[in-house]
Amino acid sequence: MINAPQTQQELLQNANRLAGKTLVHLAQIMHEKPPQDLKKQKGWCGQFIERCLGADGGNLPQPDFSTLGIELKTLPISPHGLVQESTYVSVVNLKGALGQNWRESVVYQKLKQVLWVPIAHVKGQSLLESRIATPFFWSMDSTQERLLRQDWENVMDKVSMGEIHQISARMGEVLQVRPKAAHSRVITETINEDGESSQTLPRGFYLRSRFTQSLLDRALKR
DNA sequence: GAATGATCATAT
DNA sequence: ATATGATCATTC
Repeated sequence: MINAPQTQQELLQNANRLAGKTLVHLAQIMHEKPPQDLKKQKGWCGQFIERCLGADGGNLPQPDFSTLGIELKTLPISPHGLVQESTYVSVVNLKGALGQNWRESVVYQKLKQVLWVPIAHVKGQSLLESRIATPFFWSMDSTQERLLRQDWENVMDKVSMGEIHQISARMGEVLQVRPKAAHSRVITETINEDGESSQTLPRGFYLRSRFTQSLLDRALKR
């Protein structure tokens, strides 16, 4: 369960073995002690599942299973199968936006193939009591790609024009942009309307939950 | 309640 | 600071 999978099939088999288990149970199997305050360790669950499945991407801007080109994403759901949160994809490149190509973008590279691991959390219960639901593999179809690409290009057009202040989370049918930083005083370099270097809050691309919901619904039907 | 903007932990 | 993993919490 810890060695990096060599094939997609192997990864899917490993992932399916997680289904039905609670996070505490899994942690026991992995000989890991879960953190005390899961409210603060927001990313623990995702990184824990990465360890369970042998992801090797590290925190580099590339898919978690680099040789397979497959990204791993946990998906918080309610016991009824309702997606509870948006899904972080990658940071927005705020410099040198000009000439960036959709298919070469980190967003496309990471979303091209995703292993979704839904995790059912009962409201009021500890996150550790959450149960891994049935993982599912997704590769974007042409319709989904059109939507994602449109949203991505609209954002990158604004970035390349230096109009970052015009970007808000209200933009985007399926892919939105929101702050991505430790706090609101963090700054990163960008290019303003006059082509000069300036500073702004780092942003990230996020999938709207209604989009990931549609992926989950389709996976359950099949 | 959902959505947007803010934030927390960790590694490099 | 930049990237990963995300969810929190205030606003609407």
